[in-house]
Amino acid sequence: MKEGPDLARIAALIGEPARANILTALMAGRALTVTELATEAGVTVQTASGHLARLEEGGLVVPRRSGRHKYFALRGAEVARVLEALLGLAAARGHLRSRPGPRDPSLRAARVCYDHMAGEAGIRLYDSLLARGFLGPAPEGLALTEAGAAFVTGFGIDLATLRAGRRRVLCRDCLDWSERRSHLAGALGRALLDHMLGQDWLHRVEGSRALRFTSAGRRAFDAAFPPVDHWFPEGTNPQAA
Amino acid sequence: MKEGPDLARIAALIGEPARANILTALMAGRALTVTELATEAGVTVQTASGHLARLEEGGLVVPRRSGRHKYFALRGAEVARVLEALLGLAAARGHLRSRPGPRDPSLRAARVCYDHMAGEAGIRLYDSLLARGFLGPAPEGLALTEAGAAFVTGFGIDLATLRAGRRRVLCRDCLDWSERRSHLAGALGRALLDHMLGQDWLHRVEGSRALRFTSAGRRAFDAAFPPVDHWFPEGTNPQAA
DNA sequence: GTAATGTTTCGGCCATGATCGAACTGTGGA
DNA sequence: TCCACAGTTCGATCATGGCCGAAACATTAC
Repeated sequence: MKEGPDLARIAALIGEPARANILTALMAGRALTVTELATEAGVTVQTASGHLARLEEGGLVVPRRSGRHKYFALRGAEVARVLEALLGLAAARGHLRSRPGPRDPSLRAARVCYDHMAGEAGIRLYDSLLARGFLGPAPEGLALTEAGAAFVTGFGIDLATLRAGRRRVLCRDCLDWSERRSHLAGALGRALLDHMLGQDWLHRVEGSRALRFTSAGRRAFDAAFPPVDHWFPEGTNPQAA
Repeated sequence: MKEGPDLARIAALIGEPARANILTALMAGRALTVTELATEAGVTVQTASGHLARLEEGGLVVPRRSGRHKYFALRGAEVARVLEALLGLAAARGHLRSRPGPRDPSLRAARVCYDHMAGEAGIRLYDSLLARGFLGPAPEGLALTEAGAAFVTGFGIDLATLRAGRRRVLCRDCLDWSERRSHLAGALGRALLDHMLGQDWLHRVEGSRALRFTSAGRRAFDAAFPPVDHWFPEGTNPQAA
């Protein structure tokens, strides 16, 4: 009954699964559209829109209009710090949101994250592209370099279609909490996964997000994306306000 | 849909008004009983008991049985740090839980906090007792010194009854967020307020937590608890795990 | 023993709010 | 101009969970 900051209001704002997913997705530091956040949160666009309105009103996120897209980002480093603290506490208390079977090794090895590859293989791919200078930092976050464009074209990706057809961001890094590392998302991440699936390098495990390599696919993947040692993948600051 | 700590679960635990009140009350660093926490949270004992079970299961509080009382305290400094961060963010975002009329000056001057006095007058009382060595730090938090016992006895408090009759903690400091200072709670805090009410030094304002001094009462109060300058009231660490 | 006090469990009521379908607004491209 | 796409608003549904009364359980005092 005392006066004071309304702890409950701000915590309740975070303490709703869909909103928590949205905020977690925004922890990568980049602005995402309503539709993207809806997918991340696993809800429809209407629902996400409502949640984002609440989050904005609560001062946790800020919108930025760009054409017919509306990008949302975390509002400042203080919000990120609070989320970090909460994530740490949740991890320390053993509260994990591992829905599809806790600690499944195959999920850690390679899995689908929305429409791109995550897990150890996803990180390998990302690191390998970065280390060879195919990906580089850009004002918008992450960009394909000239050498990178040549590489993915040689890999079999139709970059022109990718860039023209969809309005979606080409490259984005996606932070995995299990690995604490980034992997490649965005239109390119999707295209790479699609291509590898089409080449039978790997296939989805039914009823799971896991991906399983074929033996030939594993060899081809290792050749295309050789492992990188001594590389710190977090080149860009994920907490840029 | 990513793996990771369950942000929502831990935040939802905090983001419920009653539970948030409980946690805020525990931010003082001392263990409180179920009944006390129920009063702090403004709910019945059954409800508080249920909330505390959830908080315990979530790893935010730890119980400690002592006879027929069950004391709850925050579980470690990490929890306190998260709450601090949340309180700070809430304050920064202007989320205040001032239910009874925002910024009522009479509430700030003197008000009831459960059963003892809070507000500027409450802080004055507390500081005055501390500065004169009537209250001092103790293993249990706060204790009445020998001089203090003599003082309150002279003031008209029946210390023997207070100590024998009730099992309640005699002295406790209560942290006010509006003032960021401590005031005296516990059995003694209650007894002092009751005594002053009985002496017509002040009376409750109907329908409010505010207390209003009579003119004679104000003079008597000022004489009994002279203001203390240059005194930092937070002598004990409120964050002791 | 009985009484008093503190805490928990059970049951049912009820409000909050999350969710989605459908319809509407606004922007950009052909 | 028409269409496609992004986002918002509205309305209805529905589940979660907070809440308290009553009663059981536990512990201490007398």
